[in-house]
Amino acid sequence: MGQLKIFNSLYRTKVLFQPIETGKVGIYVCGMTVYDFCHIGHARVMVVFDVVARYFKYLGYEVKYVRNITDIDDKIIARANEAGEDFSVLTTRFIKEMHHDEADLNVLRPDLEPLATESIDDIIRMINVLIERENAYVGDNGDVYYAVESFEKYGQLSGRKLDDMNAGERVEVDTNKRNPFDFVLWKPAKAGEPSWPSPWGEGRPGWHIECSAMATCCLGDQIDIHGGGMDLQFPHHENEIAQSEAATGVHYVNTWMHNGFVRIDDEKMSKSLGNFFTVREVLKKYRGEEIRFFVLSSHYRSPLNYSEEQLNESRSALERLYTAIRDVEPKRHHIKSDYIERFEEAMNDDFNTAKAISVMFECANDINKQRSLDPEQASLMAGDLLQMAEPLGLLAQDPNEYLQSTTGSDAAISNDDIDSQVTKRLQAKADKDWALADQIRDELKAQGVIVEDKGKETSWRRA
RNA sequence: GGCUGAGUGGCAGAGUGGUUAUGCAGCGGCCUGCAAAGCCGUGUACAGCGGUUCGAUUCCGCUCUCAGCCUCCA
Repeated sequence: MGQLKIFNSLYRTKVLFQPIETGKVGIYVCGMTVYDFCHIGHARVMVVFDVVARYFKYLGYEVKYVRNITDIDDKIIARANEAGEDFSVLTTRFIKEMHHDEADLNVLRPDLEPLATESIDDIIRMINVLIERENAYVGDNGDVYYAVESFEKYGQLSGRKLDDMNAGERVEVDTNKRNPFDFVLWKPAKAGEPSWPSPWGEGRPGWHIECSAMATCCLGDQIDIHGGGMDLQFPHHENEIAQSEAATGVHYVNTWMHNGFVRIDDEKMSKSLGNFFTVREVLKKYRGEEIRFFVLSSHYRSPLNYSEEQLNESRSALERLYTAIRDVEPKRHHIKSDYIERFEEAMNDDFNTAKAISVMFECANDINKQRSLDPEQASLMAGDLLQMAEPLGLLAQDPNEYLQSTTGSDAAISNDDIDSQVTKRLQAKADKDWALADQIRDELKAQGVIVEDKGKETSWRRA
């Protein structure tokens, strides 16, 4: 086995991965705040870390993959108020929707999905420790704050110093804080807001503390890998380190992984900018696997520019891959082929999925060449192709079913109607009525159906 | 102002101190009733300027441009 290297945001270099416990890996990823549908940026996190977890399994690791759900915060409360419903009704609904989107993207469920609201005891316990150790204090307004100056290494992850940051440039400084970068651990509830009892009165946790508490609770004081979007690097993950390491005295995370953003017109896709596409919307025109391929077609740390043109290319690319294994019986190799070697080499290099996929295409090309020359060889190569696709979560469907599946959730001509047209065309062909045969083919094409003749047989697919 | 990261052929996107990425699109050919799929062939790409080197797209420096973080955001 090659050696897996991962780019560690903490050191800004690729580092050989060393598990805390041999053969095992614990992964914690910051998941969704559930007050709305997932957008493509969320899809990227889900897919990227799904591949990370899958690849570790592929390498033979015992994986414990934890991805939390933030189900209490200001925005959730605001949304619930707008909708006139209890916040938990809202969050339960969007958790369900999130799982729905994940399934469409062939994202495997994490092993654990802890909820902030079910971790209140752990959160309170951790805040207590922080107060005892004088890393936290209660402000005049009743908020409990973390004192960033009490943590020497504050800024290590984001590579910034407290003095260099422009506090108050964009947001007014809260005078209850000792340092403008102090952040809330516990917040008293206003009338009518959801709250939990605590030593500091009825209230709710701040955002950062929940992840520290849940990660520690699920994976222990020290964890192998912690991931999330780049925008979480500061302040969220910086604050997590400060909280956890102050509370446990142990090095919190060995490897920090951050994925790049999805962009639209070279601008970050985000909720605050309002320029986002939900997974739901995109699924109206594209298959889930096409979105997944699109995400994996570039390296996870690079920006990913969203466009229909890109999605169309992903569609063509998947068509090529599925077409290659259509009508070939895949067989598993006993030895590791050159493809697999190169695939693993790419994946071992910081999960270079773009490069890994290029190996898959070379394999597909060879299958196409060998298909008629040496079917046995083609079968073995198809086995290789599927072996490579598995950790990427691609090519999991039956090729013909995939190729004939509708290209989105929008209404389309039914399979039955296509079949009857194809039958009509076969008759026309038998009659050598080429004009009619071509007309039927053109009509089907106008409805997104491509007809392919192979001798006396005719197959079709949707494009 | 501070701190990151990036600039590759028509598009997308890997990578490398000297040799073909890969996909899509294009062009020519084979196959086909015609197509489609597939196969074969086909592209003077590495922001600019200097430097190191026998040789740099790849290393170093500077310049320009873009993006991100410093507020909630995946």
